[in-house]
Amino acid sequence: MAVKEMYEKYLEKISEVSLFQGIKRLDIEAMLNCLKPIVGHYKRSDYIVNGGDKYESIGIVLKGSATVSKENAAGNRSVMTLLKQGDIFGEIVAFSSVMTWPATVQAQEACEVLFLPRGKIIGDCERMCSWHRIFIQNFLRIISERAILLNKKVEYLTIKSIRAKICAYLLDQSKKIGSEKIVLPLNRNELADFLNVSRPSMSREMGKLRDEGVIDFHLTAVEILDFQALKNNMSE
Amino acid sequence: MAVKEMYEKYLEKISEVSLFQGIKRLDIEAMLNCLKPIVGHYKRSDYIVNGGDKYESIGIVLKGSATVSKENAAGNRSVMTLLKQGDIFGEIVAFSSVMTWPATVQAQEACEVLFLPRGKIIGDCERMCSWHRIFIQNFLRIISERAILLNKKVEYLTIKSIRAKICAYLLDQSKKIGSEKIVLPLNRNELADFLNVSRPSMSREMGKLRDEGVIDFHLTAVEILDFQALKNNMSE
DNA sequence: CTAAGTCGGTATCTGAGGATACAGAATATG
DNA sequence: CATATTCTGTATCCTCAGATACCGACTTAG
Repeated sequence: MAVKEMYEKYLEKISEVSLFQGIKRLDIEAMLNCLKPIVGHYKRSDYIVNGGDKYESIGIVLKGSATVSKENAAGNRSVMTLLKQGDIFGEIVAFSSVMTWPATVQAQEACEVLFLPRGKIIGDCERMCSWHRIFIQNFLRIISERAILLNKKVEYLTIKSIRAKICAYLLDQSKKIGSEKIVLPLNRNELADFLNVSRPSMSREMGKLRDEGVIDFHLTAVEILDFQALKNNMSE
Repeated sequence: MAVKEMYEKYLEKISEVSLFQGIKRLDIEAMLNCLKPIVGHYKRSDYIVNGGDKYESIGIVLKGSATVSKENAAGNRSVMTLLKQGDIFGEIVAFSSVMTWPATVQAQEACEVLFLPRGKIIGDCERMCSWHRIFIQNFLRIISERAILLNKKVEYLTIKSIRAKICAYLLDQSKKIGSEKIVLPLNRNELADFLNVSRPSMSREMGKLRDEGVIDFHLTAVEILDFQALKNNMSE
């Protein structure tokens, strides 16, 4: 079967993408037949999509890595996310009325990218194939989680003082893993970036918290010594 | 028909909700039959849902208005959104793995709220009824647009200087309506809040921009005099 | 082993912006 | 029309956090 051959070599990778989670291999073949995706190959530094280009499909990184960047009206570009194998991009505008790519995606290493036409995702086929329901459910889950993440980010960014940001972040992390001993998933630079503050200022504040006996830390290992103090500091 | 009678008085309002956009009145009746929503009535100040409660349904405000608020670990609450008639809440967690309400919703005036069970939205019915496709499409659109909005908010919040925030905001507004004369949709307090800065500081900066001849303004009426200068200021 | 690069902690200096206060303009209320 | 209230612009003061620089600890490559 032509289709099978066409996508055969991608099947392995595709089946690992979260969008296809819970769908049987055989069904995925049927889906590809129905969705008619396109596979693109890119060299390092190639532009995969350009901000402002016509938007037609969501993208899935099958191999390699890429950066998502956006430039403001003044013309300086800033990297928003790093895409790795299995990551999806363009999914939040797929069902909006936005008709152009809101950001630029550029290959960081050689990439293979699968494009699914936006219109095909809901499915034209009258008989809503069984896999289609799972697929849509996955899609909704992914986009929801993205929104939740964004919400969280807005929360952190809205906090005024560096001290309060750190306290909020540490509390969240600690709650997430259920322990007062945390291993930060980010290094100082990345964390400072995430909280939108400068690294030295953050280090200074962390030092103060340590001096006050609220936390202790060495590199990415952080221990919360005084939960109450952390909570008190969150609000200021 | 029992169902028809049950929902009859809400039908008018429900059909105006964006989630049901493009679905015929008759189909909506069928949907309600299938979705089995619950209608709740609340007095002013009643809690509609409490943060931390078990999450089971998305909510739609049929009548009245309500506030969405969240409290941080320290215990102070901050209002995140104001819900009006036709607004939806809880939609971003509906398809995530989150099992509890992430925020508290409280009636600001007497409210009627429709709750749609999260599980019913994708639809169990094998024969994916025609309206169901449109419904899911609407749902995806709504959640996408929410994510886009959040993205935009993150962009503004990430900008460091007040001046750059103002410039970015004014440029966006101007682009949106396609004119250099803008009537701000927010008063000074609200705008300062939105940009996460203090009102006097914002006014000070706007004053400077006026002194420099970049903009002119009187209350909510703003005119951009020098687009180039605005763009230059965005990046700093 | 040396050299170069990265990462984290710390000190100094400076300025952007927050808090507060107040007055005049605009709007609402009787 | 008079009064009250909300909204906006502006000045003063002062703190928090950014920029920069430097050092020591590790890591990697040659």
